[in-house]
Amino acid sequence: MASSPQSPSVDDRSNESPSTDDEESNARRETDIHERDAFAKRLRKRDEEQTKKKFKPEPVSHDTERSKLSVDELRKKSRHVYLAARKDKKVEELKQELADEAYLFKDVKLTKREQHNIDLKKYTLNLALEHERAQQMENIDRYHMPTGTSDDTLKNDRYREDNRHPEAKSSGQNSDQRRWEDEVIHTALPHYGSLDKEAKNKQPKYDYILDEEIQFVQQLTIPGVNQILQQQKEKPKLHEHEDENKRKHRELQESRKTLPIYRFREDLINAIREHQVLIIEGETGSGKTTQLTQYLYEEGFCEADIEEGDEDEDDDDNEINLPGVKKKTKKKMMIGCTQPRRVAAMSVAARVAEEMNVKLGREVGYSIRFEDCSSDRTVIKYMTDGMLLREFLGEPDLASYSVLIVDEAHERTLHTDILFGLVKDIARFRPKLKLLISSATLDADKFSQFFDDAPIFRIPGRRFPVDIYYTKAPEADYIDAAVVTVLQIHVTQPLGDILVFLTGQEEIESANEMLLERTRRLGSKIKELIVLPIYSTLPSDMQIKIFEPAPPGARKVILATNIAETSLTIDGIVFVIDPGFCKQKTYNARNGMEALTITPISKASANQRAGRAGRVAPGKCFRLYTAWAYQHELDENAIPEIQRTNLGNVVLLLKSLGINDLVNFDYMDPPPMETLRLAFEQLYALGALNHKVELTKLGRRMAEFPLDPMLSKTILASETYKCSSEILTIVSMLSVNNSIFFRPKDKMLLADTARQAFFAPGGDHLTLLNVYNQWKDTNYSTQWCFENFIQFRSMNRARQVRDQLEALMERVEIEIQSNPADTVGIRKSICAGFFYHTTKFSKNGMYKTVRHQQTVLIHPNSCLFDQIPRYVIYFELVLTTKEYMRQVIEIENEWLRETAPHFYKTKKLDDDESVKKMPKVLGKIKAELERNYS
DNA sequence: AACACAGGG
Repeated sequence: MASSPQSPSVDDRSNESPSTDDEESNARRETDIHERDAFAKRLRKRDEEQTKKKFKPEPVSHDTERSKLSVDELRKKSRHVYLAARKDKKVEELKQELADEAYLFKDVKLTKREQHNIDLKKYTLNLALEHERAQQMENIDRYHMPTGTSDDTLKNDRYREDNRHPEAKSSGQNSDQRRWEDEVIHTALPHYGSLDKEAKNKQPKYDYILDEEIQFVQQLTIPGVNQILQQQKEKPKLHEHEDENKRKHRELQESRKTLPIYRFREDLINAIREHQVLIIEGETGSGKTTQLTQYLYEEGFCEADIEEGDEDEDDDDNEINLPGVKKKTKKKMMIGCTQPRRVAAMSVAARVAEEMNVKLGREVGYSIRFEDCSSDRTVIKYMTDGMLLREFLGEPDLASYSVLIVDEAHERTLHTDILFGLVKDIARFRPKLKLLISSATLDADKFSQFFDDAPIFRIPGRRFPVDIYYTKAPEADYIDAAVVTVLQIHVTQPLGDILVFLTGQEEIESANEMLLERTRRLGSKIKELIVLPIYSTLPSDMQIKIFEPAPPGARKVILATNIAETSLTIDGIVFVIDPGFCKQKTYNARNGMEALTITPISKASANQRAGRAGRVAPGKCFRLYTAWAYQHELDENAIPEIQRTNLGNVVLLLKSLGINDLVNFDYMDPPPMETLRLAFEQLYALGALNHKVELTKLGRRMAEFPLDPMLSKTILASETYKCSSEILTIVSMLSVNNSIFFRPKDKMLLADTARQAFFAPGGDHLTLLNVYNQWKDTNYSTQWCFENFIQFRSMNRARQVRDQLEALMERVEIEIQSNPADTVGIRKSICAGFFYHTTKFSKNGMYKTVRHQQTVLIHPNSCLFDQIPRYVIYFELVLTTKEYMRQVIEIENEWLRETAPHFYKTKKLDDDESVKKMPKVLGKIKAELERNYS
């Protein structure tokens, strides 16, 4: 390995990124050899200069060169003057606005949204002021972009340090991980740009190309770990006389031994034997997800424990299985491992089955919605967290499991959070059950505390080091800043793909356009830059393009939403650009409204994003915010989902598990009181709970469906109106969240016309039914979807959901009946489920919800947008630019009394008093909630 | 006239 900057011919980066242009790098090396002496001379001179500068910094040297270019300079200067003036004006405006608002609303209680707007303004103002302050500080160092060459990396001490044998530092592993988090800013290593001849030559050239540039400063590095182990994998061994299968299996077994977790196997097993609950803190790449289950299986954790069940003991040799008589004697117990995502559960199970040399679905299986790939002989079962949650319904003590592993616990999905409380509870009366909570770093202590101070077992991961760069000053427009940074990287850094995290489709599209525009302007002065978007609703054929390697000499830049943070990994990423924002769903339980807001990410998220740069080679992460902002403005972790979502379904599920006291349920982080209260209120209104807040028979039937209670109720009500087939279709279409219609930017009008062709009188639910039925008539054709601007993927999913729901109808004993012409019956069924979502057109020309008197509008995409029915029922309420009802149908006033007589008492819905008061019992719930939450 | 992070059953 190269150990000093004087051996430039050993370029470790080029070994690791196979996509680099070989010819070019060879040529570069030759030139290097010829000019090395000259280069070294220049280098020494430069170093001396920089040592001086360190103490008395001056503006970046190329500023002086630039002054020769009078035209460019003038243009640039005038632009700066303009921008500065504009910024000053905007800042002044903002200040004024905030002052006005503070005065006007000082005694008024603001809504969440209003408060949010004000907070946003304050935040923006703060950014602007901070920017100003930073610019006024003339005496601070200014830094170039890092060059990112091997020389650069090697001159750093920490690089060598992190290549120490993992064992030598395994004890200090965790403190290492923590330390970089807590690193103080002034300990950071100042980073003085180019030490590389090539980059040095290029730097001034690109100054003319790029008319703007962002100053970054390197603050710290996430250390790489376990790279020596990785290299072991490549050691060749000679094994002759081996057939293909045997060789493959042996190689698999050998590669298992190279995983970081392997050397901890014995300790780990001992710890598990010793403790019932164990927190496992391991980073991605440690091998925990695939290996833990196998270790446990190999160590006999699947053997049924005879002490636990006494009926197992007799009749061991009686092998005759009588029908209806359960024979448990030799049945092994399972090791269950939950994942937050379906693809993960499937792919991990497939990998483990391969490693164990068994057929997937036999000894190793998986279980996800729509697909149970497991059998009687399954001993290792991967599943989604939601799936295990539903398994509680059939087996409340999970008696068939001897070990439960909750993986990716740090993601804190709604289902994982509920599982925590449930598994903690069953562990108390099943002392033999082993519980493993597996999480990434940083929050293991919190998990340990929750599980009665369970011990934490730490396993290092496997990652290349990632250098972190922060902007010196805050960037107000992060999209523009991201685009500039992409170009900066493209012209100054060696090849290696770039990943940019943006918040949504719209941002991705505009960034895409900006990049195309600017690269076109630069023309042949720069290498080819391939821009690829990725987000979940992007059609699949466009999604897979991100996995195609860039052609030689070109660079890929991937513009991604959060989908690239956890859900999919892209190889070849060396640079990550992180503006520090994401869209997050929020739920307002006061009026049941949802909103997607752009919020700053958490530190955990930022580090996850940075880690994406170090998968295949040492990487760099450019954060478009200051180190100060990282330290002081980002939360440690994101708000867990349980605190920002509707809990109707979860409350119903827990109720049907016999958990009556949801207030004192053992939450790791409790949901807001209002959310629980609304869930109770709605379940009561639907008839799922009685006056004693007990589950009713209706409620029990509703819990059979993996749906929001209102949708379940709609299905059950369809029995009365003999239209269950149509309702199943509508419910399925509603549960693929408004991604049915495809609306490409360049064909918006065409797409809108296509969508309007499906409009049905009565409302959007009937429009959705129309779409599905037409698609079904074409025998579920892809071509038809394409021609009608319908997303095939979403339709397919709706079909899957429909099939599942149809199968569940048997369990609630409802016949599938079709009555397509009776749109009144269909709408009455929906009314029976969604009467709580009634709105009435009021005198002021707006709609008002009958329950909360909230003013709302029909969404412009609705087929009822230009009509004014007196009463409409909405599927959901979203806050975007205004408060909108999405998916609405027109109803008659009388239907409310017919379908929900317990909720609406008077014939006419003329004033809000006609809505029955909630019974006292709900008042009690509220009181209890308030007491418990105080 | 709008504006759909991700994921799960």
